[in-house]
Amino acid sequence: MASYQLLHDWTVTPTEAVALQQQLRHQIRIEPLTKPVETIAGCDISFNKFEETVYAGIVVLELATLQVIEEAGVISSATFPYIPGLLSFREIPSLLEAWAKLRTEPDVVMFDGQGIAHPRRIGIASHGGLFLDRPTFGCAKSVLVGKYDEPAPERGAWSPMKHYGETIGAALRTKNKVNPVYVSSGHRIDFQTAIDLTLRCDGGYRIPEPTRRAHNLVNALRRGERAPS
DNA sequence: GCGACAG
DNA sequence: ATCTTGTCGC
Repeated sequence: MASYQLLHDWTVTPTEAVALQQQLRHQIRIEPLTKPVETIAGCDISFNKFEETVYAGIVVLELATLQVIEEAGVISSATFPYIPGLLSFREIPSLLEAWAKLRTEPDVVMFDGQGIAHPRRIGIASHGGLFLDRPTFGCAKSVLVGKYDEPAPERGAWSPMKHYGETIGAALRTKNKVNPVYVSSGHRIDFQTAIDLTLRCDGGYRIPEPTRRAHNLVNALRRGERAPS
């Protein structure tokens, strides 16, 4: 079973959550990878509108071939609501349950959301990275904070996202003439590597394979088309 | 005070 | 995120 560090309790109020982020942000390290990447994981959650039951899942892929190595899913319940800026408090608890079921430990984890491209520089990918203590980054479908110039229309083109004068991530084109995805470092990884990994996870869709596969997994789980494995 | 606001 | 068919554009 894959392990992680429970740095704090998740049963907090929104105000306490913000205080925790202010405390945890100082532990985030943006640095080059220390080991080559062989496997990369994608994670996501799904749920029925107005219901507290959440379906969380993680899919591990071999980076070189993008073939699925392992999958883990769980049916849990979310207590924290969705509040912009506090997404990690709603999603990470159940994702950790799925993580604990993995027998392989992914080298890097891609999250469906922001890394440091967050008002307090600690989005779900950064927060998750601290718990998992391994390289993580965020690849979001929309912006939380920051501004950027539209990148060129070709796949691979990107432009920096700026917030209060600092570069917090990049608007990256993963496919020709489609809206960009927003990539930012989570923890223990640098900006350029996060972009490179995102492009290497190309399956022909705008959404990179790790996240796309995880999305498919949790939706199948929610529809009862698959078992929590 | 007003508007924005990951999933 | 989720609810949902057809439809505009390359």
